[in-house]
Amino acid sequence: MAAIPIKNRLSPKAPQDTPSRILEAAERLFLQHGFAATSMRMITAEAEVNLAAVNYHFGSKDALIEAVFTRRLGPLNRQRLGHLDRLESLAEGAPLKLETIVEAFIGSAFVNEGSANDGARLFAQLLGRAYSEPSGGVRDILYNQNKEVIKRFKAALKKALPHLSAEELVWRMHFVFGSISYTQSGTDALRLVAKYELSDGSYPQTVVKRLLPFLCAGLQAPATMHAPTVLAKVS
Amino acid sequence: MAAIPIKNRLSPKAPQDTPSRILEAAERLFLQHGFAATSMRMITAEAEVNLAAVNYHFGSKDALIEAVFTRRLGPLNRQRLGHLDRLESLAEGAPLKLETIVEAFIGSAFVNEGSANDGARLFAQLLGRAYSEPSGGVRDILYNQNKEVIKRFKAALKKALPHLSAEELVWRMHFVFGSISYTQSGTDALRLVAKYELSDGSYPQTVVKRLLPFLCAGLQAPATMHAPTVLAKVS
DNA sequence: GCGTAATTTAAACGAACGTTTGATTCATAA
DNA sequence: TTATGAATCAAACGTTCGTTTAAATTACGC
Repeated sequence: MAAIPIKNRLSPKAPQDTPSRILEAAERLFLQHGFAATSMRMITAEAEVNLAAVNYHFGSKDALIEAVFTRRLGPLNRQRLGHLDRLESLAEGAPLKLETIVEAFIGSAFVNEGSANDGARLFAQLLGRAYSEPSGGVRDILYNQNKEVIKRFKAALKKALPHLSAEELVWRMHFVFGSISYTQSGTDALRLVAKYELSDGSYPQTVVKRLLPFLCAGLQAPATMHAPTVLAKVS
Repeated sequence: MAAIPIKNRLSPKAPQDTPSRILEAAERLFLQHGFAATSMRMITAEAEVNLAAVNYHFGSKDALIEAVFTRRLGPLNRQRLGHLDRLESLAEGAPLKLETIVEAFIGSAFVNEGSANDGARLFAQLLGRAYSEPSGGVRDILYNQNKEVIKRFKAALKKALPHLSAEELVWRMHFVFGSISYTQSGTDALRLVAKYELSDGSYPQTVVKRLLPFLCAGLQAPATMHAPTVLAKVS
């Protein structure tokens, strides 16, 4: 009666130890309500643990937010860099095809390794949400965890898009992140535009298939630009 | 000594009557900290009015949030529809050039009428922020105020991009909104990617000039798609 | 100038916030 | 079995939240 704790047999939603349950509950709630609007009491109730458990295991609410990200960001970025490594070693120095680069980036963002559980997809949405958070803390965490990946993909894109200046490339990566993050942060806005529900289930594959040509075409747009005319002339 | 109130001569930051000062203070603070993290005491302190003034003039914090948007969204969307009307009557039934449509949309979003004050630019950033708010209230406000404009631009785009199915078009508009909203919500993320500061001042024109070819090229990408291969094969 | 309505003010309301405490329960090794 | 450190628990901490109140002040038609 002491070897195997009775706690292990609980509701299927409740996974394992207290810290993990807190992390998963927090992930869900942060996504639904944002960081500021999610209280400790909401988190501990959802995780079915004591109110004091968060402070005991993580120290503070801010530390919990950071832990939610670091838990998933490491594997995700290792996966992204792994894809890029393999692709570049296969190409043997030649520039990679643009579509391949973008697919390695957004593919990793939308369908994570071992995609059996949907935790990865939830986290992808949360990532999209976090990038538009005003609070500096969250952004700093994301920046530090992502800067290496961004550097690598920027270098790969630079080789694949030699007609773009460094400044233009930065802008376009910015636009790409925008589309990805906005799409990740939920299909609610999309449902507002469309009348019909999306046929889910195959959601990650669908969205990657839709995003890829849009982003590649945008990235490949001509570099030079004529000045905007319409707004100045009309009215 | 009773005709002209002495209050009119105040700091240049403080504009006119109490409700307006509250609206502008709230706009600034919501942008900086988000909606949930901005308290009534922060707002009333920034506006230099009494704490009870928000509830007296607007009723509640939620009503204030709504008022912040409705004050600017009406003129902005009237401006967008006006541009589109003029363009379509000029074209006399023929499909508009894609670039023209997109420019009318994002141009209005970034440089507002009477752009002397930067209130419009602040609001554009706040709009981008609001689109990624989890709370349903803000999204509903934006949806109701924007659905007419979206419908009109969707129709115009449909004519300009006949090779896209209705579903594809919805997806691509979604991606476009993502890039716009992400770009609107601040250049902070962009500064993280780039090392250098952007030469500001001409910011709205610059960003429109950069965004336009990216979005147009993305929208014009071929409709049909081949299945993603890399992620399935590698690893 | 007076009276009435509109506005501003200081103070307080109950509720919820993040966090801390001290006792209690649990797992595990001696 | 007992001693020990980890974990959980109920309860309370002080603070801040959005909102309300009632009195004081202001604006303005008469």
